[in-house]
Amino acid sequence: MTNPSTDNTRDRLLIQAEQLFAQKGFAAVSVREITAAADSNLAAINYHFGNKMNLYLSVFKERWVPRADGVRKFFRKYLSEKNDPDTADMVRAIATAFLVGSMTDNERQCHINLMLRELAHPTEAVNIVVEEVIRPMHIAVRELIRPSLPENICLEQLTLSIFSIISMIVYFGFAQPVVSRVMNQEFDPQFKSRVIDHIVSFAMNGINGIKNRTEEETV
Amino acid sequence: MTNPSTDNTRDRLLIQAEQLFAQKGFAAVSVREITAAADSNLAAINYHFGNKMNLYLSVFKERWVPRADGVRKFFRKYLSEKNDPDTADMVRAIATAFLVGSMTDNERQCHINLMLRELAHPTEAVNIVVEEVIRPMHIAVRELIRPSLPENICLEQLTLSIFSIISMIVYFGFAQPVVSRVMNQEFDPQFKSRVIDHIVSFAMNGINGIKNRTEEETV
DNA sequence: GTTTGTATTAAACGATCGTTTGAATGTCAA
DNA sequence: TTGACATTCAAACGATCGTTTAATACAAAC
Repeated sequence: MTNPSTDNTRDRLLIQAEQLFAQKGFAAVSVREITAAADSNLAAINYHFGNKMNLYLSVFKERWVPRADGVRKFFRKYLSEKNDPDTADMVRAIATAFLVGSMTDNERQCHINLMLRELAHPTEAVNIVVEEVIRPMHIAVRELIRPSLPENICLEQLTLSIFSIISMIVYFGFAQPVVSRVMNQEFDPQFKSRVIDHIVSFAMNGINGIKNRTEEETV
Repeated sequence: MTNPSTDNTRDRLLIQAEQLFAQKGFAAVSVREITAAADSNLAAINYHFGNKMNLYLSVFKERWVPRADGVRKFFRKYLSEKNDPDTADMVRAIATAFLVGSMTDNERQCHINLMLRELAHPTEAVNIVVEEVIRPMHIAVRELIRPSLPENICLEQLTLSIFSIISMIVYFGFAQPVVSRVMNQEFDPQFKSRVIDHIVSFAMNGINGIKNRTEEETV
């Protein structure tokens, strides 16, 4: 049996593999490096996962997707605590769920790096990323925001706005070292909170700007 | 002599290395793959660049930075053709320079991938990326936009806004396949033009939103 | 024609890669 | 205690890695 909750070696391999793959990329990490970090034998990966690529895919299936689910749960819980949440509440919920709640800084770095690496050089795992997380999230957010906008709102404009919001959140999560370096400002909790305020404000003004744009204008 | 304009092998190596490093990352590309793509001998990299890592750094120095300079030149030319350009003109200039002008789609993909790989897993090249391109560009854009804003504008808010604009532009350049896939929309020139319109509109509303925020509010 | 220096080539180097093997463990039911 | 099964282990496999070497090709200078 390979019950993940009891099989320590398998779990340790997944955990260490995720860290290393996220930091260095698939090719730059050796089986020996992973098994050493997981305090296991060299042959452990081939025994538990068949081969290195299958371990990589398992990282997405068993670590990446569940963490994305964690972000979604945090988002829903955050929203459920508001009475009649408006669009600003939703944007803040997304940004907070991703940049503060449900993940440590290290986990967030892992999560984003794995995703961006897949987008830059897709493997089989990109289908998991897009179909199991990105697309469902887009649809969910879009349908949450839509009721608060005019009925004849341009769907394309709305979807592009959601992409823009995501882009800001991902960028500020991903490029923290560069932001810190350019702004000469530590990424401490106070600053992070101001960044979230900025994202919410910036995005809200952006979304409000499309309120008056309708389908027929964009043809 | 190693005059780049006459030494064909050296140039071919740089060109092919950039493509491959951008696509797969440093570790995933072998010197045999690069030299084969450049129609040169296996030992050519070590002869012209010393070793593989030095070739990687040379790609940034001799290909990446010059292309970033090309974007800046396009940006300045675009602005110089406007009389008394406003902030919207500037945002459109940046977005157009990066997403349309001065680069082919392939070159843009290369450019962004190399940069994001460095941010995700920095090597010596990250200093080139940040100090020679990102920081100067931030300062230049900030000082161009500032005159059109209130004098007591919060500098942090303005810088965060610039990061947000950059994040949108980079994201739409980087994640084109995902955007296409999720929106079921080809990334043809018409759509690209609508994306730029969206970025300009979204960003302008975002920037205007900070106009009334001043230094003392953020303490 | 000879010399000098640059550029290219084929071949080989030791090191490390992912994977396989077969024996040695540990575990639990019969 | 025995047998069956899951897991771990050390050792080795062939393949590929980045790099080095020494011989060669080729041009311009004398």
